[in-house]
Amino acid sequence: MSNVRVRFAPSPTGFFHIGSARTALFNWLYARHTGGTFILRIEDTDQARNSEEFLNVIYDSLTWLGMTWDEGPKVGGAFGPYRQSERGDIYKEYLAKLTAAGRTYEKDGAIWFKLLGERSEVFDDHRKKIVTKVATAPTVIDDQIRGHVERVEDEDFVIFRSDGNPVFHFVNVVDDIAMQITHVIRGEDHLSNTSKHVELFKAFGAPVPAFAHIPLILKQNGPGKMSKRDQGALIEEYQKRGYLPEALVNFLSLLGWSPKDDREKMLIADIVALFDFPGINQSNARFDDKKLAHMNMAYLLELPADDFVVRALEYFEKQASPVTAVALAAEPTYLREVLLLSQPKIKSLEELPAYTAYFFTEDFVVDAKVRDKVMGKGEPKLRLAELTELLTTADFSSDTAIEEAIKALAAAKGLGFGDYQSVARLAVSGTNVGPSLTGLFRVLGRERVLARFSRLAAA
RNA sequence: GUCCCCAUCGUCUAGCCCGGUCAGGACGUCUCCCUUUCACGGAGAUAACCGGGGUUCGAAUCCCCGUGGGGACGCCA
Repeated sequence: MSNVRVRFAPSPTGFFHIGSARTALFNWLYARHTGGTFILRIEDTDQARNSEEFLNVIYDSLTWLGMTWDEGPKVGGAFGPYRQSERGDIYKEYLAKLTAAGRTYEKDGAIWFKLLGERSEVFDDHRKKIVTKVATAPTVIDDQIRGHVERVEDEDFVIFRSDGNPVFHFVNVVDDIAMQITHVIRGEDHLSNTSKHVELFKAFGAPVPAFAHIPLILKQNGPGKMSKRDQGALIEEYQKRGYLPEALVNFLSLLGWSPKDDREKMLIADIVALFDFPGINQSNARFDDKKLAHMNMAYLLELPADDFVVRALEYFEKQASPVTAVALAAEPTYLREVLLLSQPKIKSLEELPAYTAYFFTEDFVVDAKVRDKVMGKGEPKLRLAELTELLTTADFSSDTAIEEAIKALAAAKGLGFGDYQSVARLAVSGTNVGPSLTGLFRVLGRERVLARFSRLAAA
């Protein structure tokens, strides 16, 4: 195990979104790549905005995405507690150090961090008030991704609110010191905060960790970074929609990072092996749900049969809709056959309930447009009659057996397979799309097929 | 407004650090092929170095200025 220690430090004040997941992922990847330690720390100092429910969303999402933490809530560790709401004594202790060093003062009931330098009053016309500026030298940030960045930190700032609670900048730095964090990997939106943090590290006489400010994820439509309210922003949404976590992780890893060759679909082990700071971009990335959907499909198609069935079943159970309930009530081996027949055809598990509905009920929807089109062309009823006669005795044991039989029939009549397909498909499924016709027959079974044939013939 | 970061196809990106390739891949879109519908797959097409200066024999690549995009300016995190 290396001495690299990174942390993901979310605050449970909202749902867990794509940007947070990506930050967590880059931290996790770096920890796994270096053989370091991945720490989960909950920044819940703003009691008004926190909730237990949001906390569970964080745990569930991280677990679902496969990002296990080595230290943190639930698993413990030598540097706990890992929830800031439980670290009050530590913060008081660190505050005493700063005060002893003469770096704090009280104003308006709050405790401020005092910068070193000459003071002067200036009117800030953006904020419309007089502020005290401190003549300081620029703070230097050596960023692993941005390089050398300088920013002037020239105003004292609050570290303890008048209600007695410490603020983000303070607890963030104190915990990074106390938890011996070596690399701070976070969104670029924190780059401007970093000068505050560096000044605090220096005031504590603590070593400054390496910083890596990663590019932001921008919303796909409209300006600005992606936020909780944006379409497709929430991790739990993908979980609900049956996306494969490994596909989402793979997609996310490519947002702002590249293995530098043309690989895109990669095993997580390969991503871990290749991931490092030089591969991280400096520019923001726009979220693209089409590419994510494509990635998801690629993973879905490659899933071994047993895995696919398990995931599909999980999805059906989670949906708990009338359609999925009926499917789940079906005979297990039949259900399995239906799912496997559909696997190569669908792009997402979301499509599955609608795609397979007619397997589980005789009362399936018939697409009127398709019906009119199919029944209005050629002699569909005659074809259906011929097929009925054939299938009454045909061998249903395999797709190829059925296929051979239909092809022989078609050949005898001087027709093609296609002449039988559209009407047969309409009869058994009410639509013009679906799995292979022969697979459909085999799984549905002779009785159902013939019953559905006669229903259409009588209509 | 001030400060900070960034800038290659519509999107994600490779190339940039260490100047010299028809600027490569993927998603999307379109065409064709495969085919038993719909997909998958295969072949192809489409499409980019933000602008202007400079350095240089030569700039996507180095420098400067513009412009554009993003972020931060809370007793939120």
